[in-house]
Amino acid sequence: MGLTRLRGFQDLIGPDARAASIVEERARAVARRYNLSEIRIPMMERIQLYQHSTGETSDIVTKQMYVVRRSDEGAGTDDMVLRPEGTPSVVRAYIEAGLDRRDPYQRYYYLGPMLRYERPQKGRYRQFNQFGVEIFGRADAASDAELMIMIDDLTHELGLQVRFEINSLGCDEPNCRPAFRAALLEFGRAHLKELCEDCHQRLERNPLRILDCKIDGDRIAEAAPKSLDYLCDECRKHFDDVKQFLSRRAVPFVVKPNLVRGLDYYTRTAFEVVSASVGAQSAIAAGGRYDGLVKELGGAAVPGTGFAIGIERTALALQASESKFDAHPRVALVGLGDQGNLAAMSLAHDLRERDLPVELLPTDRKLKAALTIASRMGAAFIVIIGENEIARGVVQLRDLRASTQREVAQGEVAEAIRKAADALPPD
RNA sequence: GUGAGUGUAGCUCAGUUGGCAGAGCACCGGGUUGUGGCCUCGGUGGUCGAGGGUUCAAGUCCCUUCACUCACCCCA
Repeated sequence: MGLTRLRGFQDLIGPDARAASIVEERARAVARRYNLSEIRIPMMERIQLYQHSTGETSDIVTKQMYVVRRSDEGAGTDDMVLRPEGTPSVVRAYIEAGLDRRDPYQRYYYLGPMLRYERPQKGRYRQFNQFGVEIFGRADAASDAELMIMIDDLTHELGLQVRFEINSLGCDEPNCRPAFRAALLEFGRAHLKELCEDCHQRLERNPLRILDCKIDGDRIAEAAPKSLDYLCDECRKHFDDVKQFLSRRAVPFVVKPNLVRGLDYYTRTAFEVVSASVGAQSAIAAGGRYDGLVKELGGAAVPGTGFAIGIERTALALQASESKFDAHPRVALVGLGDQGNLAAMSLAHDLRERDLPVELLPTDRKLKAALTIASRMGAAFIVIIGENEIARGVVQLRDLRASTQREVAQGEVAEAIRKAADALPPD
């Protein structure tokens, strides 16, 4: 085939699409229970938004952005970017609406596609969907913990086994994060020979990155200073409180001193949610606190905290699990002959008005073919209507699983299906 | 950006020292005039990823290239 999909982009079909939409539906339902309001943000933003928030030295900004340029323009500062993540847009929209000064306490969720240019692998795609939550105007540990408890609720509902990895990066005022940064810089300079090329470049601008050094990241991270050792009293209390909230709700977490996150804006709490069943890209969700971000982007000094869930990764975990999310029993409907077809179309409409999922089967083939299709698509019932039935005002209602069949008056079909469906064993 | 693996029917794959491109599943139809699954008989379906080379002869050997998958990295 000449016209194929772009590398790293995917078509979700059948069970794959279903798994993704189950995750999305459940996430929205949980968001409703947490009284979050939806925010819909643009697909494109100015490139500077990400440079100022995600970070000039982050992988996302340095090599993963899809930069869009109108065909009659040259390169320039007006370049636009297909959004690689949601948080910068939400913060920008929040400031642009004046909410940071007018009504700073806000709670949002968003859902939609993000684009990053990366080498594809299991659970990593160039276009993927994120469900994200951002809370503004809350500096307390409870708001951080509530986010994680929300994710815990969602993963429980989906029947997934996950583990939370948490850390605290400290704050900028008074100075536990800067002190940690300085210590890392000093450590990096002392061990320059053991660091890779990239780290040499990054060390001065963002020392946090040496913890992910390519040469021997684990060993370096082990020997390097830990952010937890530099926390000020308030940050330590904050982190202890977060842990206490999680423990009280029995959220399974472990403290990971090496967890730093790849984005620049995080302060204090940082976390990832890890699943064992989605391959090497095991983080299905991640987030943390970003108390300096609103101000950094030109708004008031408002604290914030949030997370994003990867829809496709979570869907992978869902499909690897035993969880079942079958829809209610579906109904197939087939008419025989011209009069039967006319009657079937009307009857299908009646049933659909009563909220039954109905599929009208092809009428240009034999009844046998209709039965085959009905059982293959997993329909619980098939309704057959032909000349004989029309003459007597009835239909044939066949239970495809039990292989039983009976005549039902045309006006009572919906009722009969509902009753029979209730009697079915759950899937 | 780096590394490894895989490309043959819609899917999963077999294909011997180079010698007529196959199987299972799926799909369509008959056996059954208006009744599915099981059985049975038949049928549709191929640029062997692409291009070049060696050879009487290439799915098979050589070169080039593309795609996919997984992993590193990074992240959701």
